[in-house]
Amino acid sequence: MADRRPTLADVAHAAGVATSTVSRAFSRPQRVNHRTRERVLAEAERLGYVPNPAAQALESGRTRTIALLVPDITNPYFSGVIKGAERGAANAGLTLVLGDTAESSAAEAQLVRRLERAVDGFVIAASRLTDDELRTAATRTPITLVNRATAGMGCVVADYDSGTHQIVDHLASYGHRSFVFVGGPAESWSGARRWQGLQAAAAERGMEVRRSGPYLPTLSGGPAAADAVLASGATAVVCHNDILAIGLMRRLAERGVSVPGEISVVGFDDVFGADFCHPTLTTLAERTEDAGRRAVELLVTQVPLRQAGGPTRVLPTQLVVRGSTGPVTSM
Amino acid sequence: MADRRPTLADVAHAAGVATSTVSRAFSRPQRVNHRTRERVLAEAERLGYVPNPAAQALESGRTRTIALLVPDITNPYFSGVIKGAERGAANAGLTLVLGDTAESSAAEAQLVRRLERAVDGFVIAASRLTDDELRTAATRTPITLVNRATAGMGCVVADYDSGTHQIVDHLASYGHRSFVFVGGPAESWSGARRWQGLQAAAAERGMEVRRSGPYLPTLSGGPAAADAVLASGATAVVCHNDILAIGLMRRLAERGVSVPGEISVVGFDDVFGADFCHPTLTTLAERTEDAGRRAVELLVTQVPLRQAGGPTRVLPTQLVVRGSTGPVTSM
DNA sequence: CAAGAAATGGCAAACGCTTGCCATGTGACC
DNA sequence: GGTCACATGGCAAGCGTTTGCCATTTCTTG
Repeated sequence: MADRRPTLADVAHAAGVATSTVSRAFSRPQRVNHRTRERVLAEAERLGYVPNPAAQALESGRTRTIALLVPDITNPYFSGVIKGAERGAANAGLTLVLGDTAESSAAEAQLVRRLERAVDGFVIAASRLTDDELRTAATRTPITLVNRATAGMGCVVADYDSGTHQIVDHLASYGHRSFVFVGGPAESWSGARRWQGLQAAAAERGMEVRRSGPYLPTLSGGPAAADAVLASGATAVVCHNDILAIGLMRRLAERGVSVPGEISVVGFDDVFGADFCHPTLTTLAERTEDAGRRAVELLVTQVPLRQAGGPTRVLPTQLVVRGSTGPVTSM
Repeated sequence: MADRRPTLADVAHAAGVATSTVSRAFSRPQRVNHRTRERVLAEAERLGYVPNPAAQALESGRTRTIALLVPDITNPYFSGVIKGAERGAANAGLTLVLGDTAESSAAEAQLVRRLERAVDGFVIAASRLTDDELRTAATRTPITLVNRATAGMGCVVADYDSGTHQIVDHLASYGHRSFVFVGGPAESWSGARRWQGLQAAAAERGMEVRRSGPYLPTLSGGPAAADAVLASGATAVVCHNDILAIGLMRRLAERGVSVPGEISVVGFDDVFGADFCHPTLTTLAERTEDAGRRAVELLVTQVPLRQAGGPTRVLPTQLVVRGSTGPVTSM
């Protein structure tokens, strides 16, 4: 068997040419005679030659690898981003390294340091780093961001302006005149954007909106949020994300409050589960898979050019109306 | 700023030693004088030296990277495996490359080929390859398997023997005398193990069990399965996995069949969502995160030794009883 | 105090590939 | 026929490490 893997030199020897010719046969097709190239490729195929990525990376400085950093791999919101990034990387012939930053900015910074020599660029989702930290890191290795806009860097964000309008319009159509925003973590960039959008949309509609929280963006954050909402007498709530919304609905059910009969509930993300919780959840869907893919594409365009900064891509959002919202009951 | 990254030679120069000494200061601490080592490390720190992984890999043949291959990144069952593997890799100071095989054996084989030069080993979850293909691949690069046992290779599997007994005991305790197994894909190794276990446990209990399917292991597989179950007149069903179970319950609800009133439903996996679907789902939980972590640990022990084969680790499972199961109603 | 062992550090050769530069061969053009 | 440009392929110098081997120094030991 292959006691030793064939190298460039083996192929060169077999084809009767120099290693440089073999190398160029692969990387610069037009730099070598058509017939020579054929021969080299045939030999390479016959020997089962596969280039050694480490050696390629050493000389060229390119690893053909990019890293994706997410705060929590198991959060279904990021599953889509991961899948999209994986797809995008595969399409571009790149290998994807996955890093979990455990929702910690320290872990995130450490991971960036540890990987920056090993990868050609980063896609960072929901980064916890400051704008300055990000920009500093970006001077060493290209970075694009998902769900976080930082001037001068490539970013892919969801269109919350439009999305929050959709939510507000939907609630208004059911006769709601006010609602409560159940907030997530204070540091969350997307949380801030959502709240801004909701305020603006509500203002346009002349609706009243209050904010509650912050709460944990998890199922366990639900009970506290639910109780606060009940105390407020709201007819509708918009939650920081679906998980929180589901936790909240569960608590409301325990307390005998009907959804959407007495309170309408809207979430964000359209995560796995939003269509089979009870009641099914009206939520603003983001194309997370697209976001991951686009972020990789954006990164790829940056890498060769080493251009400073990058454009921001805004991805559409869609309101998915399900069972958790309904008309106001004037009791 | 750092117009050029510091190399071993820079550190060696600054510390007044040879590059070999710097290298050893890092990799073979006892091979170098304590005081010299201190000095070297201090200089390295001061210069912000980070070793170039490509160069390390080139000479040593070790990339300090492992790959995790899963059939579908977005499947919540694998989220736990991914997280565990990521944790395990981080603990071992390894970088984790993630690959999605798109539930295709061809894609899986291709990914293995593409990555085998770039990683020190593979963890493959729910592999679609044949035993022979796996063993062949394992001769070139160490491999451990999750949820798939293949003789001569390191494997981490869930204890379905015990788990299926728990399920059957639970159903029996509610008075069920028979149940239907709603099967998933025919090629699924874990599906086969589950079915075997259920049959054995049912036989011990003197319970009758039939098999239905195969069905798609997705929400959309649920309706067909539900209708078949209804036609069978079963009082209890055990589904190939939670997603299928949830899809099935949804269909039952549409058809006005009460769960667990008329039919009890049990799933496998305890995926995200099993505790907030309606009714909440009784299911056999696997420690998927542990599985991922253990698989990496197993791989790590194999890598340096290059030992052929490896042990099989069996992880416990726990029945999580929720709302979808209940006593038989003798109508 | 001599002789051998251990500790320590340096030299230089890989590792497998890319790439700048040069040599040769070929055809085009005047 | 001579000059030039261009196409093609080879040479060899790295890229930043690791590591086998040797030289030197220091420590033991009898």
